[in-house]
Amino acid sequence: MPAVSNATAAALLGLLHDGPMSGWDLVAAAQQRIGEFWTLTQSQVYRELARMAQTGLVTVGATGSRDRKPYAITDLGRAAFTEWVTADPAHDQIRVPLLLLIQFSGHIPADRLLAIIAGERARHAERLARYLMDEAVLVQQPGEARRLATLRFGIGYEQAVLAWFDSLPALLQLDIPQ
Amino acid sequence: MPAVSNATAAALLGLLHDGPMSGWDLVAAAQQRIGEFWTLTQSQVYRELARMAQTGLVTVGATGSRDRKPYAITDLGRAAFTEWVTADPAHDQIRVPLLLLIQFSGHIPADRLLAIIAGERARHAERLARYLMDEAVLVQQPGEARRLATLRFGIGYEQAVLAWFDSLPALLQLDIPQ
DNA sequence: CCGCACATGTAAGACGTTACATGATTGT
DNA sequence: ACAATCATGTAACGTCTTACATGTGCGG
Repeated sequence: MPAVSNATAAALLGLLHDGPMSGWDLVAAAQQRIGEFWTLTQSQVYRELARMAQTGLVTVGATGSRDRKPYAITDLGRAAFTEWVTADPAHDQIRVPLLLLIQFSGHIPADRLLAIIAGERARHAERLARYLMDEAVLVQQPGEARRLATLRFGIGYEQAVLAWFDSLPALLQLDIPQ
Repeated sequence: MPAVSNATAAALLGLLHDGPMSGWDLVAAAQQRIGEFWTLTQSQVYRELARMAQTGLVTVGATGSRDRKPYAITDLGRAAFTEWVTADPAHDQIRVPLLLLIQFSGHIPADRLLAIIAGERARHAERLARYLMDEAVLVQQPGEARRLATLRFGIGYEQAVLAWFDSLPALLQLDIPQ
């Protein structure tokens, strides 16, 4: 049985459970449902769709207007999805360039380092604020528990990161200006 | 001036600030200093070293025993490193397959989902425990502030993740067995 | 003297991103 | 008519991973 080769393909199959969609639709749906924490580009989508059509995980319907090609998940696709989803999830992948920077901060002027840290902190604070606003909207909507769960993950992450940022100057014995 | 093309190359240059090392040494040093949060494989190391030797960021010394080739950072390399380190860091890259899974949890049997969640939670708890042990050792060593800072990031992250895990069953309205 | 750790590298492929090319249809 | 959006895809490239190939020298 052909297996789902990667998380991206699996995500597409997951979305297709809701009904046939074109590649374009899938990009939009992914952006809406998982875009906040899982990027997925057009190129990838069309590549994975072509691959999955070849291995029989999806079928292509009749071309509609504007060359629109609806893809539908097959029983094989559902089985492959179930298999992927049932297996142990892959390891988390977390790369924070700032950690690399800090590791070598001995070779960076202190003021520049502070500026970078401040900039990064601001970006995270901004993201947290956005998440919290999204959350306020989501909690009032029924049937959005799953999106709320992922959003809460993001919120927890950003809060942890911000707390870490605040502990940084003391840890690295940097003088906070003013 | 040739620039550092990616974070991996920059990391190698950072390590080479401490003195000439062979590719093998660099793999080991990276594992030791940044391995916890930034993977770096042999293939990458040799590729980047060859590239950087070509662009003059490092020089190859005389081949020693066992074909050992010491690489040393050049002034050009130091300049390129400074440039990289001074620029705004790239975006964080975070991919948590479990979030994808939860998004599509409607197509997963509840008991299986619970088992996966429990398994992931255990993995994170284990990692946190390991970090905390490492921390206990590190805080007593002088001059390890930078590694401690990155370790604290990991600790904060794992704690946030664990808290999130504990909030999950209620959020998804899963019945906790027993 | 033999096995293991040291040490270098190539090959192949999956994955991801950015940019480009092409055309259809809808709305104004 | 014309611009914006819909819709499909290709091309090119960079990164990362896994596996493989090859040989050296130290320690028991």
